[in-house]
Amino acid sequence: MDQKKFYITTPIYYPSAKLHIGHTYCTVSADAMARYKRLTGCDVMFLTGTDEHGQKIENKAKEAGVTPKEFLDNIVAGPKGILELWRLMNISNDRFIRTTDDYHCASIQKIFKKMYEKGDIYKGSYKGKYCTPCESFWTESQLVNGKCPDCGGEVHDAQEEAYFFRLSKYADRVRDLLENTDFLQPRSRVNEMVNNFIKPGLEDLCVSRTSFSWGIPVDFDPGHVVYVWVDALFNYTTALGFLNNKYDDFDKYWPCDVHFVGKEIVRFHSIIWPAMLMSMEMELPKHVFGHGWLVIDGGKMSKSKGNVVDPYPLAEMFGVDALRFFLLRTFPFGTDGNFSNELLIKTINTDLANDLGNLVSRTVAMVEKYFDRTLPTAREATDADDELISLATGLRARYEAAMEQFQFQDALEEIFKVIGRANKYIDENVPWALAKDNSKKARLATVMYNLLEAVRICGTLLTPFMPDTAAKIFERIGADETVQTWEKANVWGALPMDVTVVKGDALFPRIDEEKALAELDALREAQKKAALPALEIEPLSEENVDFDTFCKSDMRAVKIKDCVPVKKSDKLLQFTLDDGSGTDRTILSGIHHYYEPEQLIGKTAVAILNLPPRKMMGILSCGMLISAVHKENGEEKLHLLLVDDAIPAGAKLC
RNA sequence: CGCGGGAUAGAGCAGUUGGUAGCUCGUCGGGCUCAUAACCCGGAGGUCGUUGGUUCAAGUCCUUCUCCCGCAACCA
Repeated sequence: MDQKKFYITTPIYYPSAKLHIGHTYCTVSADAMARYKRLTGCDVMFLTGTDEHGQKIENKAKEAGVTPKEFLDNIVAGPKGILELWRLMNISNDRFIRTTDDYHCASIQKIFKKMYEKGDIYKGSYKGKYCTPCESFWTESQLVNGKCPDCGGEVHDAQEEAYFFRLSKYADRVRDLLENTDFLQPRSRVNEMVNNFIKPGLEDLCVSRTSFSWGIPVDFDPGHVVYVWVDALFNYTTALGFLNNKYDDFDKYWPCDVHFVGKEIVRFHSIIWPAMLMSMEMELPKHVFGHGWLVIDGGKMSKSKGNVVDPYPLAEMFGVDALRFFLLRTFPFGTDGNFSNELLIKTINTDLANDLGNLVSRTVAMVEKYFDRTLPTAREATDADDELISLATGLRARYEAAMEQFQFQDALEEIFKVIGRANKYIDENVPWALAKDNSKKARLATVMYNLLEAVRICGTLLTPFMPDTAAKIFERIGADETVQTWEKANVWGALPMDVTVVKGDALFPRIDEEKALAELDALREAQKKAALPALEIEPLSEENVDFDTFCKSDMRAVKIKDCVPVKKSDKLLQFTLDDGSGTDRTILSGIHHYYEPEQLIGKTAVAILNLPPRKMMGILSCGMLISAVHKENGEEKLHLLLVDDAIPAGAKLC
């Protein structure tokens, strides 16, 4: 019989910026699934990649002053880039596709032509709002206050020649697919798709553009480039060698078993993608799974909110396996999950340090202490063992049921029930008491062996989630490769009777929550600062002031005779100044954040005196002291203008 | 009435076809000492957002309203 195959994909991410924890979530999920399928003996193809064309990339590259390809190479393959992130996260993808790869481009041109020749792609015109300076088309809904969202300038109606895909032609078949099969999961997404997009009527889809050039050229019509849909979605087939010679396992792996996608692109994968495949008369993927988002305090992550979570520091601080585990253990895969550092740390401490890590630690420690690492072969089983054994041997089936539904949270929950039961089993059987009685050595060996077996089974099933940790666990409990298999994961007694354990460091040291949170905050601040320009000054004024107006400003050197903080104000300082007139002048200035009064008394400053007096906090301020301001790393800096003390009070500045 | 999702113990969440309201963290008390100040047991804490209804029985079905979030042609 042929080996079962399993083909799984993540979306190809759009590399206009560095990836965040949300992308990591999706990719880690797919990785766990791929590893799980390999564990069960499937021949797995796991694909991820990047979607590299389009206007936004073109613009970003221009801003950075490099070519699009250079820009992309940096984000994809450069330091802290996408490839490095996936290596760090221990992602086991078999292939990585970039839509700028030659073989992909060639295939896409053939696909486009084929649909054109079939009549499913036709030439029409695309209407939209056009911003001339940006050379960009926008839809009505993208506009900000009726203006261009990029430059804020005026837009006008315009149209350009474009190719369209007859999406409408496949509406009925797609609707049937959504409503009457389990193609789209979770089921709750079906209503959303049908109500929002199919019921109102599917419009034909614009699949080419002439307004930018960073894309795959339509080979039979110069000036047109293939727009995202055809280019991006077909990556799932070109990466297998569809219509190209780079690879040749399309027949082997297609149709795809499941596309994991974020909920915002469910539409493209559940409506447009099947329609295009129908047009190409190709088999449809078996499932599309739209997972939820990681949100922060109930709101989505976004650059503008400045709450985007970077996976790098988290992985470095807490470990890759801990982060992988947290993402899949904590959130139900289909719905949104509320991400927080506190939750991450709590989960690591509770599940990984206290329950799993400590179980391995105490078990191995006891085998070492009571039997000098190697168990004797004599045994004495009792009823007290039954519950643990049946729970552990039944685990694989429950785990499998959850995994087949992509319910990672449930699968892990089941594993941790066994871990919890094992911890309880230790208490019930009080091995430290058995150890004091030589006649109970056989019973003690049985208890220890049962614990090792429970750990072995859990370790096996944790492999897809935490590959490195599982390997460490196997080493500690003396499990060689032959007992780490899926086949042995529902069998009790796989470890040799005289198994030898190895003691090691804590698998997951407890994290000091307060300290870790403070560290993360500090890091975040540092990153924020680094992102801002080191030095910023206000742009020079474009407007001229006429000479007469300028001359009306009465600027004078003044001596600071006294300076005191204004009560109930954290910003204001009250200055008593000698302006040369013989009468003291009072000026208030909001610079207490930058100066203490004693630093300033006796100095010579500059003030403009003929401003209309103004009351602040009940005190009349007659004039304004002149300061120089700039920004450093986004932080406002201020220096009071101080001049040579040789200048007498009241000297006119001109 | 644009569409969809959500509202359940102090916090974060589960609750399948309506039949005793659960889990994790936190909290309080107890046990144990093999272990990573960990582990085990027990207690307290909820009128399941609001209104009305169907039913022997509603967190679950229907209805009114309120609040939150997302989507509305490319941020997982």
